Amino acid sequence: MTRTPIDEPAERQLLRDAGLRVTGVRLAVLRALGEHQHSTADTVVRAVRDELGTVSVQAVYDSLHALTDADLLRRMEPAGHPARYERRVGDNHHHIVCRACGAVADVDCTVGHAPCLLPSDDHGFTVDLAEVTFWGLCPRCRG
Amino acid sequence: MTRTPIDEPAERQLLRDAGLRVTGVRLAVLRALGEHQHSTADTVVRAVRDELGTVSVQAVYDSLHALTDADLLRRMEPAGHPARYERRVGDNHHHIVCRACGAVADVDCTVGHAPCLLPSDDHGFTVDLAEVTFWGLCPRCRG
DNA sequence: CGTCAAGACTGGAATGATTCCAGAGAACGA
DNA sequence: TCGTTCTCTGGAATCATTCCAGTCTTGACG
Repeated sequence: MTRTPIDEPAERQLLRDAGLRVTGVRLAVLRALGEHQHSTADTVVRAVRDELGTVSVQAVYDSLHALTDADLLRRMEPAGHPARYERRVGDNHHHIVCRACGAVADVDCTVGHAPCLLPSDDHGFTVDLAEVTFWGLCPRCRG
Repeated sequence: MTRTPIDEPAERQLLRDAGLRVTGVRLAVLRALGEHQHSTADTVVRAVRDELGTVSVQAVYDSLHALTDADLLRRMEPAGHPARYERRVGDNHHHIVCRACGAVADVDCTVGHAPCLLPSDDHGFTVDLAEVTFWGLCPRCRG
């Protein structure tokens, strides 16, 4: 069930523009997350191996970090769950997490732009981001 | 530097009212978190041992879970950091986390009551809580 | 005030996600 | 094409947390 690696000019360009080297693992990671938003590192590893064959876990973690640092990916980490990655970046949208199955869905920013909220008392902190996580049950688990 | 265990009628009552047995570890955990809000399990273990002598890590985790389940404690877990516990419960306040040192401070609910925000599109989820985490730099680390 | 069953605690091993490390391999500017 | 720099490999290590089986406590009841 190995897919043929497809040349993705758009994604190659994305990497180059970010000043990153173009490698098979990075392209495969981008593609995997394009197909399944909010995947865990583990899921990405499986998808990348499905496409490229043998790839070390570390290579995938390295790519996830490089891409996240370059703002090509966003990392989110719901309490009690492994980190998840997504390609929707630059808009500080938020997330709903299912308490039962851990499913994650996107939610547009509730109020204005990022940081879309300001703390009532910032205790002297310099705030640069407001992260909102909604918790509940997804349609499936509610049944 | 072992402190003498002090009888804390208020905290004994708290446990009893919650239907929990009163044990030394639980009282010590409550006291530790009364003195240092937003402590990690590890910090609580040290504080409890400082008060009671030998106590297993597991006993502290068990207590933290029991107290959290009974709503005597609240657990929060900033991405990339171990979980932290606090005694301020029942008001769904929020938190500011320092990106540099991990320090946490409380922030009152920005808008109305808990859940203080409603998602613009809930994707069919039943939302029961909105958790807001502000990220930035604390006064100390900004310097 | 003693009994005893449910619940809590001990200590050691296991788990899961992630990171560290040293060496081999690949990307790309010159 | 070459060499430098960055990336990938594979295996071990780390950290927070949980699992497990056996022992000890708490507190309801007699």
